[in-house]
Amino acid sequence: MLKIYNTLARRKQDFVPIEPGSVRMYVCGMTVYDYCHIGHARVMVVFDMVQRWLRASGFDLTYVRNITDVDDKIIRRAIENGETIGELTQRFIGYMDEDAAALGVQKPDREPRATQYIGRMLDMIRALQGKGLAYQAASGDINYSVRKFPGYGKLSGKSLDELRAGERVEADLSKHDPLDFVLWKRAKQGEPAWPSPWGDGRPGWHIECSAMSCSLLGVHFDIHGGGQDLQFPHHENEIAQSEGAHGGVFVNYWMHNGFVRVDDEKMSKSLGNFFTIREVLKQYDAEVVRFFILRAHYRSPLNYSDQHLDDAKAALTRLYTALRNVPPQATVIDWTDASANRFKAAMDDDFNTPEAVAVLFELAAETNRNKSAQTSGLLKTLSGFLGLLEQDPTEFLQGRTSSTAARIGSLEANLTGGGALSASLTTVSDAQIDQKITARLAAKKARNYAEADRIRKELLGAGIALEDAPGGKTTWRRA
RNA sequence: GGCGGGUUGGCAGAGUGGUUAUGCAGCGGCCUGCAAAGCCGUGUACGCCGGUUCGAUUCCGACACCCGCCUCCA
Repeated sequence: MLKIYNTLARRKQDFVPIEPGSVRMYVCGMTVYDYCHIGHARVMVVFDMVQRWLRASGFDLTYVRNITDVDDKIIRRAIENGETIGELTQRFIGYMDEDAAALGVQKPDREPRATQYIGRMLDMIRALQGKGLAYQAASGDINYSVRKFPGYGKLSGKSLDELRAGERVEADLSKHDPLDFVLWKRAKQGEPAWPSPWGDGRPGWHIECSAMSCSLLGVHFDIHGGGQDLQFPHHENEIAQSEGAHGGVFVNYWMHNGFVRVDDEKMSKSLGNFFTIREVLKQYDAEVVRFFILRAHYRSPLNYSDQHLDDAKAALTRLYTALRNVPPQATVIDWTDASANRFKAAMDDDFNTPEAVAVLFELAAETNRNKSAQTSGLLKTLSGFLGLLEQDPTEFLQGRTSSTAARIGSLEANLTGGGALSASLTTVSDAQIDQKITARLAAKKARNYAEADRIRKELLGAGIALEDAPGGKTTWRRA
């Protein structure tokens, strides 16, 4: 039985499969005006993992992850660049898709863009106005009246009065309540605008997600996810809008992933402590990044540093080494098998990927011991549910796919300077390595160990580690 | 100030009312010409103080410190 921690309920409770066979999940995606950073990578990877496990568990999932392609930042950035918002967002959607693909993130079933659902947003705003939950302010904006919605604050555990007490922003006097948020913004000169009953304008951010989710998943659905920072006010406002307009319970399970931190602070643009995905992929294999994200629980904070990535790489190398040494057999999972069962129990327990990963390491150790292609096959198949160990082991170990940068076509055009890895890749060619290995084997055969060790040391200096396998064969990997 | 989360061995990171998480690093051994990889063994870890209990890192309370949200943010 799959259990999911629900932010709204604040306790683990049994996941009662809603209308067996069908689960609808909506995740707040990116606002596309810049490159995605590691924080974005975490959302994509975490919900990709959730998506994979739900499907593997037999649910008929519809997974929607939206794209915000109109908002203040996009408009500002487009003006700075002297281009249309369409040109800007199209470009960064392309980059996002490349980053996601590199990280092994499968495409959601639907990726709606806000600008395609303006009509639906207007319908909702009209409905809210009809119920007295929205009003037109003196500024011309249409605002949501939070005091008129009884459940406001239930997701974030905040009360309107407490929020008001802590209000840090200058009050907009045209609002009935400082916490009222905008549903429809009156267009300013030169801004992109759509016609509406209240004049030309554009949607507020929150109404976008309410409109897209109900259009594609219905007015009530099962799982809504996103980063922790969206809990308030974004998700709170979505509840107010969707329940306000349609009644009933908007979403059954709210899932929020923890932040990526740098030096114990949230990674964010304002702090300037962010690393873009493509930056990191110059130095680390994308699967190392994915592994790094999945080895922590999705709700825990995740500290980012080179040291942690190095650690993740070493750990993943251990798994791949087992796979390389014992080629896996194609396996159909027997869920009564002790390891498979432990893996499943971990995943069913609110997606406890660290525990699931621990099972993988136990299987790797067992594979190393019993040399069984079946054990190895189980390791590979279970890893597949997490989107891990998807590469050829030798290719991974020899770093042929390490520079995921090579797979990102636009990368080199946008970033200058080669990473350490690509530098070493060009230093020693495979042919040169093979040549050295042959020379070393000859030296070994002649019992010229000094020369053999010299060659090994020389290669190690170039980042190539030699390993003498039993049977007189020598393999290599990038250290 | 309000609300929420956290504090686990050198580092990372799960978990549990009494029994090995797991990975990296370290130490000892096996293997190896020597290494590497692998295998075997190896660490009185659970912020502080009280309480409940036969027994608490694990439940309850207080305290300290850290982080997040309350403004756009994954």
